[in-house]
Amino acid sequence: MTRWGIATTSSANPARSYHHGDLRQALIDSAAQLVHEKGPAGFSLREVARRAGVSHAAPAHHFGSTKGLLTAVASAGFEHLTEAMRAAVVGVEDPAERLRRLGRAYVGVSIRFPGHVALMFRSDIVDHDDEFFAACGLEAYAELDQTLEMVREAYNPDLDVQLAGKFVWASVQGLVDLSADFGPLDEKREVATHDLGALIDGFVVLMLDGFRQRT
Amino acid sequence: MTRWGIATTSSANPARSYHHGDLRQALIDSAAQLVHEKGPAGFSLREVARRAGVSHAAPAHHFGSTKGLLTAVASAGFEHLTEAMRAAVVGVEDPAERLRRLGRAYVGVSIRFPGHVALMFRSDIVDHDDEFFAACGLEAYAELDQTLEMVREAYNPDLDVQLAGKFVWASVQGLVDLSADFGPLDEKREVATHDLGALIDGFVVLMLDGFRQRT
DNA sequence: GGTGCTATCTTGACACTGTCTAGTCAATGG
DNA sequence: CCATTGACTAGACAGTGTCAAGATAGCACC
Repeated sequence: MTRWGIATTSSANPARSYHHGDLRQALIDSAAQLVHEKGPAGFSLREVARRAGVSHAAPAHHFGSTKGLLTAVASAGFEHLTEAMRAAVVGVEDPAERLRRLGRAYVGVSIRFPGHVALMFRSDIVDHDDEFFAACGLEAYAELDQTLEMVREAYNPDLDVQLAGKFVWASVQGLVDLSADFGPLDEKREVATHDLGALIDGFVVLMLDGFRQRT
Repeated sequence: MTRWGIATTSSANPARSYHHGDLRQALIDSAAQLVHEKGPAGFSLREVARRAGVSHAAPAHHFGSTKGLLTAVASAGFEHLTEAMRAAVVGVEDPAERLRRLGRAYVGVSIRFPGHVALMFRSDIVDHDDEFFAACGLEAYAELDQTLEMVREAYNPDLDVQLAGKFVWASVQGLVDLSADFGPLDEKREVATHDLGALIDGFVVLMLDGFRQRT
């Protein structure tokens, strides 16, 4: 699997080795693995410590509380999402195709790492006011914003990019949200995970038609 | 506040009084109140029992586990949502206006009862396979479906109502999801709760343009 | 080289959680 | 009237997050 734990929140010196070597990063990795396996609900600070081979109170020293550690994991999740989105559109010029690929990348990440995506939007257990986390979120959003700017230029100079951005993001996140947990929207499982991509394509067509200038 | 606890899951006789009178309903009410105050995260089975004035193991007898009780609360939430959506469009003929009102109703509920809405889509703590819960979800969705059928007739006979339904629901739920927890999408709080209605209006315009038949 | 000093981590405790088991007690059916 | 069943209580168990106090290692400084 892709390497998750990438970044830290604020402290600068990651390689300094005291007792453990690099406990902070090790904890993030263990936590990410645990979130990946059991989702945010199955997460436990003590279990993370156990996996990292340290005592149960060790994480508190680095992250303050559970929220701190989860925030770090969520930040790494956003970084991965940004990376995936960026890679999906590199070299692609057509705005419509870019939008489609962004959507598919988003859905792809949410399918491969449902635990992380679920975590990222849980404000009750993740500190959304954290500086680094907010920056990571903005970075991902900027990727979409850029493409929407291209849509505006190509399709409709009057397009409200801000509104469109929120609209697209909300649509995709809503789809992920509703289908990831097999919500009441698709009680018959008609929307299986492998159909999500196709669904996204349909969404994009509808969105683009909505964005187009009316003749 | 509106009375939440409305329905039970499967048992038929609600008014039968044994020791307590109607513990099942009392527990749902207490649980709903607790969810309303502290959200799904702050929920505790023991706290609910405490508020209802019974022992900590009493709820298990009626609901099996925490999940069972939360599922009942979530079902009541959906019933309330359905009611709100239905009331919002009664007597309104114009499809566009209906869609707009449905969206505003949805957002209105999510603002007034954020805890419930957050709960309803948490598949980890709510049993989405529960029969009654699924039925409640479908009922709400049917309300949207009906209006979209009207949109199809009025705007575009080729409209894929199924796709459009998922699209609309995902968009609105995504918006609620992203802004209710003040996600990274609006780190500057530019999307305050009172702006959500206006945002929904913008969404609806974009959606309708997407649904329209191209000339 | 020795002496603080601070960051790192451990150990133990506390209050709390959900669930399981056994027991109590009321209400109903025969 | 009595037995059975449903409703609920009381206690225990394993697990949780967080706090307080202690141990230990690395570093700066004299």
